Amino acid sequence: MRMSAEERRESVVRAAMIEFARGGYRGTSTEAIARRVGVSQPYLFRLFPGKQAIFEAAAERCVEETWRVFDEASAGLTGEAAAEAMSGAYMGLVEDRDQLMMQMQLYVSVFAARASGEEEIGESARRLWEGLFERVRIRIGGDMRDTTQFFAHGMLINTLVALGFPPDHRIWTGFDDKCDKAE
Amino acid sequence: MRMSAEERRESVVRAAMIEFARGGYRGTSTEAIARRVGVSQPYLFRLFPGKQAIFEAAAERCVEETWRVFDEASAGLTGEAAAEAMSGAYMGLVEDRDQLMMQMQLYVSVFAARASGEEEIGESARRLWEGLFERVRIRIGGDMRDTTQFFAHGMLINTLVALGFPPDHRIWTGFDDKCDKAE
DNA sequence: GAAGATAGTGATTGGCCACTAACTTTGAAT
DNA sequence: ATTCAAAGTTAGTGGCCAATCACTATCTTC
Repeated sequence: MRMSAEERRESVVRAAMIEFARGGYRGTSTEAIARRVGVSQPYLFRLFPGKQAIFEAAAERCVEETWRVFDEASAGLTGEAAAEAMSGAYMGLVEDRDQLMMQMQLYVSVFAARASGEEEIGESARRLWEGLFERVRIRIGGDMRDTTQFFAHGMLINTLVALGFPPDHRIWTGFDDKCDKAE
Repeated sequence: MRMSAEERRESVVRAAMIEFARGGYRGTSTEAIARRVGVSQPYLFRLFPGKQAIFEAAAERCVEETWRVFDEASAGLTGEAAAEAMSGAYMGLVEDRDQLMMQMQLYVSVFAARASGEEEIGESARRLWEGLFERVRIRIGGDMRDTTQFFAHGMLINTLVALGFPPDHRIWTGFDDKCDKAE
């Protein structure tokens, strides 16, 4: 159970993704994260300077992870085929609600931070998100409109997952045949 | 400054929309809401049974308000023309960030509530959202795919607003010509 | 096997916050 | 003018939570 600080930090980040996804920044106690890691609460503050740093690490990891999923799914593909592959992969993420919800928590938390004057957080979040957007855009052939559409559908999926519409609900119609054929 | 309980409740709901939009459920104190209303904090608990009830009222109002905007913008129109009108109206809402962010807060809060076993909240939120979806769908001609697309773009706008991308940022390309002509 | 470093804990604290209880003010009808 | 109800306040409570401090246990290297 004893492990290096680096390994511990890693497990903290993973635990934090789950807890923050479900509770949001304010709704998640460091106690809850520590419990999930299996470590005492004060020890988190040896591994990270503060709660916010843990959240930022989890948020960054979340975006990386999302790209990893896209990248794997569309490896070797380009254009429309890549877009379809990534759409399918994102639909697969619906099972892993925590991953999708961590995204949402990032968005609202950034807004809250900005609303109370911490614009640097906004800047770094925008850089992260734009980085993902760009990588996807290039992968699917560079078209801005297609990329926008791709992300738009992703964001709608996040919403439906958050609200808890069951996968067989009629509201999901229009995702069954993804954003293919029409364009 | 003295007013009827009903009027007071109304101003509480309006104030709550702003505060909850910026801080989220956990990040907003009843003190902050009361201050914005211009009333003492304990008095809120005479007007509402608890913080949660205030949030629910604000959330419901938010959805109603959104439909009102759509309805006004697309009055007398149908099909694609209605869709374009509503898209334009939604883009107009970008100025009023609080309105859009209250939506997002609703989504993540519902997820949090569901994660801690309060599924009834999820049910009522889904009813609200589906109601909006249905009204929009009918207005734009009944097609499920078009409606999905419409909402998808809305959700992406929410995200971009949350992250604070300035309106002239290149990421907004693809919204300039809305979801028209292609289909 | 001693010594320094690294991993980890228990106890605590100061601040915030939802909510309650008990009291006061205001307005309007009688 | 008096009264009664509705509008509103001040003071307080109990619980939670991020962060700190002082301490212990376990490796590693010589």
